[in-house]
Amino acid sequence: MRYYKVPDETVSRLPIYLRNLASASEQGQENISSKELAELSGFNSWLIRKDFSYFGDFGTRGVGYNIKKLAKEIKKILKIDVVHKTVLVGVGNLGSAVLAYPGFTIYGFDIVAAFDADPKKIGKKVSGITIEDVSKLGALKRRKMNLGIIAVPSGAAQKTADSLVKAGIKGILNFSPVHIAVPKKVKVITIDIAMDLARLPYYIAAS
Amino acid sequence: MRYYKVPDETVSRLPIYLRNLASASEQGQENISSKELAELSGFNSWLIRKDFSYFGDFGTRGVGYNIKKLAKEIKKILKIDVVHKTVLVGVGNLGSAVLAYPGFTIYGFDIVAAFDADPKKIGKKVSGITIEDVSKLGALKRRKMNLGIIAVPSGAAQKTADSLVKAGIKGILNFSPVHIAVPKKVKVITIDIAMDLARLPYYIAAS
DNA sequence: CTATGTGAATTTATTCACAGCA
DNA sequence: TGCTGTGAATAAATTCACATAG
Repeated sequence: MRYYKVPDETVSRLPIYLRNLASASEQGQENISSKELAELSGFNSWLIRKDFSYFGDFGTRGVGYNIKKLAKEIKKILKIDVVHKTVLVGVGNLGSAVLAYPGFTIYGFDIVAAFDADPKKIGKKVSGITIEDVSKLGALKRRKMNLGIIAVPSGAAQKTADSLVKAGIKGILNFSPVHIAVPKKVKVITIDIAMDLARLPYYIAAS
Repeated sequence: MRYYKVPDETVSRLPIYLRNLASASEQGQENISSKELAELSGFNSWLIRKDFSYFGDFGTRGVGYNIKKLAKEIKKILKIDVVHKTVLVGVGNLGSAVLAYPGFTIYGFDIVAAFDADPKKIGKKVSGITIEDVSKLGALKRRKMNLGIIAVPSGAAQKTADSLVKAGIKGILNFSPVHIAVPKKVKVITIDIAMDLARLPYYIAAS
């Protein structure tokens, strides 16, 4: 199956599998079947097997998948088998939560710099990172980072993205609830933490 | 077209449109074409028109959509035309950011209660909400809430969800990076704020 | 006998192209 | 003429069913 285009949906499930493998591994498990992984992840087993089949034959028939090997493969596929130095812009409530969130480490991200526009915050430390002046974002180019996280107010999001792109950032995780335009070679993923709540009532049966 | 099943993908785009309409409205705009909305949202115009067409004829040919009317319709479709009283469990970094986040109001959510397990936090106020003892979650039933937000450590997520379900909550926004099992009539949406970053390197061209 | 891997069938979602209304 | 609304065509993703390997 290796010669097909990989569905975007498959790519977006890989990090979930990775997380589930990590937790199974912590329990001392060595191998895992697609059925067990289905229970952990909430997807069904044939979808999981198909997802992996796009990249190669990682499993052993009759046994399942070796957790360590599978995790390694997924990391390689996602290109997170190396640590990515990441920069955060905007150290408000959400930005601070991002800095404190342990989940980024699992995926091989190291938030090594944080910027903010508020003079009162500059120089202060949050979760071990010293906050720098956002106007000096340009100097970032020398520090060889390629990923950025935007957690600034909506009105400043596009401007921040422009600065990050100019500083050589290739991928942006955007927590500001606006669509930001970037050159085609840069990839943006936008998340609005409130937006997902907005579709819950739709799915809740009339009561 | 009103008699077709509405795609889940359409439902997940509606909150985005709603946000874009709000910002266009703030600029004093009265009408908006699918093309303009496409620019704001990042989706293309025919997809937008098709999305709306599942629910009715909201636009005027040659003119576009009346922003106020369209926003009202979307809110009705999403069942967020009434305010939903929402409860937050877990007032750590992420939970505090949720309480402070202005975005929930736009979608008609009012976070009216917050619970935590830490005795040091109980009784304190965060963003105007007094934190209550998580062990008293059971008493929630009388307060007529139907949505819950979980921002507790992964290990406590399932237990928290169980308590919320028992307290009569019908929809859960889960920020803990684990799949939680609930009765079929309850809808859960899980978000891991780090997970989305994990697929960025995949999409970034080798450099 | 168990659990993977995958073509084929099916379902779901997007894009196209254009008819039709203001 | 401008922009919506929508069937039909296309593309994408999921599910099925089963051959195949350990």
